[in-house]
Amino acid sequence: MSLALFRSLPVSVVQVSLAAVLACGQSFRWTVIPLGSEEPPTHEYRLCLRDRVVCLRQTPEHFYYRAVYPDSQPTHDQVSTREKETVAWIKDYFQLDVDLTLLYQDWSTRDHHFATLQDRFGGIRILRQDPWENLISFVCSSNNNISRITKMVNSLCKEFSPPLLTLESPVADEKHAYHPFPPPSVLAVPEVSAKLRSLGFGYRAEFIQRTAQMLMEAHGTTSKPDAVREPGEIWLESLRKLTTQEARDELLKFHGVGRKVADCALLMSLDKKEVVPIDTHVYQLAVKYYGVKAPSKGKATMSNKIYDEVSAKLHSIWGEYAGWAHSVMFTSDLKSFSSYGLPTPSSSVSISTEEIIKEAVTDTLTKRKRLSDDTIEKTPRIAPQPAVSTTHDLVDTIKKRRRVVRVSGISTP
DNA sequence: AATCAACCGCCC
DNA sequence: GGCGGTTGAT
Repeated sequence: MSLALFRSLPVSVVQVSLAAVLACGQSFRWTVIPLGSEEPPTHEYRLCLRDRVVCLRQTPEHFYYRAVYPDSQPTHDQVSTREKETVAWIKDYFQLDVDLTLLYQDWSTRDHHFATLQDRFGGIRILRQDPWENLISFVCSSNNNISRITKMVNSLCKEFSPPLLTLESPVADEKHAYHPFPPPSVLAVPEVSAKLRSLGFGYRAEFIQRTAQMLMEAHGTTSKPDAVREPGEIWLESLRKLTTQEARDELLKFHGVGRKVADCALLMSLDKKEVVPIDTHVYQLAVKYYGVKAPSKGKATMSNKIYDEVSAKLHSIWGEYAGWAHSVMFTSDLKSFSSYGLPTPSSSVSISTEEIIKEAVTDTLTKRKRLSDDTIEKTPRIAPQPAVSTTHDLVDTIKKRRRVVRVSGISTP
C-alpha cells in the first residue's frame, strides 16, 4: 500500500503526536500497524467509524489520511462529500483548532515540573471522542489496566457489532475485519451481561448492560431506521452544552460510573477541558510533585474529599485547560515505563529505552545543577542496561531503580 | 457524611 | 498484592 492513496493535511508533530495520543489510554480502539520503514511515516493507525475506516500516517509536518468504505463503486459526488467529511472528522477529533504550543508555554510558566517534561512529551492532546464509546470504554477501566481495557473494548466490538469491512495489512499479506462500536440498543438487551461475563469482563459486564439499558429507557428505544445515531447517543452528546457539574451529575446516574469515570468522559468527549480525572496514578504524581499530602493510612481508597482536593489543586495549577495538561503528565509517566501500543515490542522497547536513557542523563545533569530546588526531578528511570523483554520486566526494573535512587539520596524526599 | 469490604480477571 | 474504581452497606 503506497502513500499514493493518501491525502495530506498540514499538521505538525508538535501539535499532535499520533504515536503518543492514540496509545495513551484515551481511545482503546485504534490499531497500530508498523510499516517497517526507517523514515517516517513509520506506522499506520486505523479506526473504524460507523461508515468508514479512517487510516492515518504521520510525518513531522503532515498527516496522511484516507478513508475506506464498504462499497467499491461510489459516485463522483459521494467521493467528494466523503472526502470533506473525513477532513472535518479529523479536525474535530484531534481538535486541531486548539494550538498546543500556546498551552505548553502557559503550563510551563505555571508549573516548573511540567516545564521539565514538555520537550520529550510534545504533541500530547485530548481527543474529542464519541461520548457513548468513551463512556462504555471507561466503565471497562475500573480496577483495570490499559492493555486489558483495549482487549475488552475490541472484543466488545467484535462480538456485538458486525464487521463494516475487511482491509488488508499494508505490509503483511493478511486481512483484518473492522467493527464499529456497538450502539446502546445492542448492548441494552439483558442477555448481553452474561455474554460479557463469558468474554472476561467480570463485574463490569452488568455495569455495561445496565448503563445501556438505562440510556435506552430514558431516551427512547425508537430511532428512525435510517438514523445514523440513536437517541441515547445524541442525548449523551448534548451534555456538551451543560455545565461541567450538570453534565457530571447526569453521568453519575449510570451504573459503573463514579467520579473518576465520569470525569474521564467529561474531559475526553464532552468538552470539559478543565476537568482533571484523579486515578491512583495521578494521585501519586500529585503527592510527589504538587504538595498533595500522601494518604494517611498508607493506601486508603480515594475518598470524595481527597478526590476533590487533588483535582481542584491541579486545576488551579494548570488553569483553563488543566485536563489537557493532566494528559501530558499521565502519558509522560506511561511512556517512561511502557512501550504499550507499539506492536513490535522488542524494537520499540529498545528505541524508547534509548530515548529514555538519553533523557535520564539529561535530567540527572539538570538536577545536580539545582539541588537546592525543592522540585523533585525525574529520577533516572532506566539504567543503561540490556533491553527488557516485557512491559512488566520494565516496570519492575523501574521500581527497583526508584528504590535504589531514593535510598542513595539522589531524589528529594 | 465518611469508611470499607467485595467485586472479575489477569499479571506478578 | 495490585491494577487509571464503583457499589452497597455501615
